Amino acid sequence: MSQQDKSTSYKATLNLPETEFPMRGDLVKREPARLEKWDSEKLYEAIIEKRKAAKAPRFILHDGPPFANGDAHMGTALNKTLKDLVLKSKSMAGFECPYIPGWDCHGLPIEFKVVKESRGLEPAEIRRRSEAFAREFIDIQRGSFKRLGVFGDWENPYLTLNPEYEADIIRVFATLVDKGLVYQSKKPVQWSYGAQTALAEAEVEYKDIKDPAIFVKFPLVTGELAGEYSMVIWTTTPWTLPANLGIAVHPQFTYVRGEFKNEERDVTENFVVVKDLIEKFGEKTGFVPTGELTEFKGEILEGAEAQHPFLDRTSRLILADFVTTETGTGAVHIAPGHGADDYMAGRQNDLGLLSPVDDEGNFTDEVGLDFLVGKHVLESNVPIIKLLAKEGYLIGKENYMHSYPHCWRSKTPIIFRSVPQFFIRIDELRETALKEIDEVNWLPHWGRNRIYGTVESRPDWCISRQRTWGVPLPVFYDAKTSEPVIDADLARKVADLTEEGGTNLWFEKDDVWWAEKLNLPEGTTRCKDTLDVWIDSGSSHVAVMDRHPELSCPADLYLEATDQHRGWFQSSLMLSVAVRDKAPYKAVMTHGFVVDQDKKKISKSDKSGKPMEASYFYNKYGADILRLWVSSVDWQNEVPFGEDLFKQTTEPYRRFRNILRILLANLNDFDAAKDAVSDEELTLLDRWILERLHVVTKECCDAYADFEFRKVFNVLNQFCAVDLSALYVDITKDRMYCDATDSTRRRATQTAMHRVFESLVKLIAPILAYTADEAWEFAGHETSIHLETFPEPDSNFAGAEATEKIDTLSKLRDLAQVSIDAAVKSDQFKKRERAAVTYLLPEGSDSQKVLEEHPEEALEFLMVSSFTVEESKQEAATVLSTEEEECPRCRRSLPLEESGLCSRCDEVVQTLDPVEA
RNA sequence: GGGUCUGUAGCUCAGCUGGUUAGAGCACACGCUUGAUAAGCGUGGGGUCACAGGUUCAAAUCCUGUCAGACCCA
Repeated sequence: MSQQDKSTSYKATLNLPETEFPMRGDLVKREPARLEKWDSEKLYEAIIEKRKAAKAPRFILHDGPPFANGDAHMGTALNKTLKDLVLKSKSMAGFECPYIPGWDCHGLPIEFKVVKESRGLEPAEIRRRSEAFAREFIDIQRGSFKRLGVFGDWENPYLTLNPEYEADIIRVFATLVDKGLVYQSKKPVQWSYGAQTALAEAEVEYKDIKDPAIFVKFPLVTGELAGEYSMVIWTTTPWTLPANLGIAVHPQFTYVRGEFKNEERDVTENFVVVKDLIEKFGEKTGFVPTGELTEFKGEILEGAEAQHPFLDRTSRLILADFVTTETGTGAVHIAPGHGADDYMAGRQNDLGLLSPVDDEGNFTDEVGLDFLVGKHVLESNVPIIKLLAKEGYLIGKENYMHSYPHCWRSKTPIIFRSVPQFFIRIDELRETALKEIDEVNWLPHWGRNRIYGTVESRPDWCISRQRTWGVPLPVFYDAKTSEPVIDADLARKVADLTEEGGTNLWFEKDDVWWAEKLNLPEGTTRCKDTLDVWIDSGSSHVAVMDRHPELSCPADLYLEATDQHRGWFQSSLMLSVAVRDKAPYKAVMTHGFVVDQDKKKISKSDKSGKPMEASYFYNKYGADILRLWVSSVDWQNEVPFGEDLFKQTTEPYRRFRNILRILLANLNDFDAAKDAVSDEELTLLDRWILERLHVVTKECCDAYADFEFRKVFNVLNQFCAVDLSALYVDITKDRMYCDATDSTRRRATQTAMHRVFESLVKLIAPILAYTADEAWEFAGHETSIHLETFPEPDSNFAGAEATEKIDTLSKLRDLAQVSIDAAVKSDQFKKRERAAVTYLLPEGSDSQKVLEEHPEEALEFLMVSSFTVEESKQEAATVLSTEEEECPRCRRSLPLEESGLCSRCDEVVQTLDPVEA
């Protein structure tokens, strides 16, 4: 009989690991089946019920609604998975965690797509199609989120298009009105005179066109330089000059004043111009300095008045940071009614606002020049330039090529024109909002500064949109005066009327119907605007948290991407402060955006073909891989993503799966109730792994509590890779396979392994939602792992006595390893089990002590044939090939008995049934 | 241009309040293992801790600036 044959014949006498738990996850196939099981068992409801029965404290994570537009991409998946990691871990930490997912359904992107498909639709039809569009994507996204293993009340999500939700939005608006926070004012919008509508950014196309750019003189009439110098402005829209109310300069730029002469025209003037542009100014206007120029900072000009070139009023000098030295003169013409920057600057400096233009783009009476009234603004450039030239205010003129916004529909150039808009007064809310910000726990902590800064500086909130797919702005216009009727009671009546049928009523019924319903005078008209969608989602604390029986306000946590500091976190805060004088959340956590592998942002237009849909990844790798990926990345910053990076998580997944598998396989014949040994009977190695488990359990529970999933991942990965796979499981193979089935030593290890398995599978369950549940089932449990709670760290193993000894043994193992490798390289023997080690150790060292006190465990741990200890000053190890034969049963090279087996194997075999042997 | 952040091996991450030769896993290379086998074990190469100054006996760690990237704003 050859060595090989002998060995094979003893195989039947071994306790080899055995399990049905498959080595390969086959997640793509298996996960959907488990999902169906969860669904049919109503697992989410069961978990909630179980926690309720245990009188568990509640933890409310309020879902920020994703936009119901497009499939779930990796960014959405990251967000939803993080929420689920929070909820699953909180649930296992013993909290009741209701999760009511929601969707944001209104808004321009949907309306835009619907309108693009077929133009010229009635508002009611646009809304019907928009709703259908939103619902289609809600279903798609819901499928994705469920597939990712996210638990929640998926059958009853909140939708901002639900009639009750819409009615609550209107009621929130009514509350704002009650508090006197809503007012109407004018604000410039991008206006298409061709389509006679305001346009959103997405409806604007940019085209290169040529415009007349002119330099215009504004003589200073007050301030230090009054009567002597003139400001010179530059503009590409001469038609906005009638609305000029100010001139902006940069406070920090250096300006010069002095005499300039145009040789050709033989004209001399005293100008103020920014220093950096003197040369260009000369090239374009012919005006060059004649002598010394005096320099000064822009800030000293503040408050001076300049004469308007053709109207009987002055224009005030203001300071603004948006002034640049790229083109022009460093002095910017400000027409608050005709531009966004101008508007802001005008408001900050109380310049007032003029917008003497009607829907068709023609000047109104307000323009102040008779010959322009009724004339189209774009046909007014030339007459205005002529007027300026005639009066001597035109300093220069050029043709200027630039890219200018056009209406995507009518293809006409856009004009900035002020139309009445509705606003919320932020000043009334600001103080409370800022105070509340400091009551909230911001994670990471710098989130506090971000939102504080935006709330501190934000202007009044423009809440009206000239759109169709949204909640109507419940305001009427007086029959006689056409003044807006902003009335809380009327708004509440609108809410009541739409509570059941939804706000389509607003668009389907006419003014007469509404006037009758609300007892308004004949001729009253209703506002055609819709509310800003941030009002929609910002009202969720009322429409969802106050309404839903499972929820209450404030929430324990809001968890969204960082862009929401200016978005949902803020809109929710402002509306909550308005409604209840309190923040709607106790804590706010943010994550970064998913970026590509080079940390560049992923643009939607970039069709590099790299897949970004969550479905691509869970359909190719499985949801658990995606979940594991989420747990492994530093999501508080940008999250780099690419398929190669994603694939990397496959490896740790396999390790987790294999560790669960080998533990299951080794526990195959173990019944904890019958076979478990007492703590006293555990061997050093078993005590060590339980001490490690104690540390790991504590670290994981703490990390979960702090939402540090990455730490959980690292701790568990390390535990599995190093402590379990490389050491514990590897070293205990011998006793597990070769010791008598019921030996104390083997049962001791199974006792430890059983505890390790139960704890490990629970600790990983929030992350590997499917795999942990699968392993749990294979361990013989009838109900889902997700009903369980985290393990308590076992205080009997809180110490580190075993750990210290095993650490010493590990160092000895490493010490011998070098020599063993050298011996293997030089062909002295082929595997470490053939090594006879001689340790040279200082008398009384920890190393020497541990080898002396635990000779058998040390030999087992070192996985060598034998070791001896000699005294020496420095620690060292030498290695020879052992003299011993290999035991054909356990393949260790130990002294053999007459039977040809080592003593342990000899004993085991003799106790076996001869037939078996 | 402004605000808030980030920058450690090819990749994903550890490195606590400044203190010995900066650590894991993946990937790569080479061995062992056919009794965890589409698995397991071991060994090895690889980092001027973005860059440049400064504080200090001592800095990846604190300060300043530069560069690059992200979000928000302009």
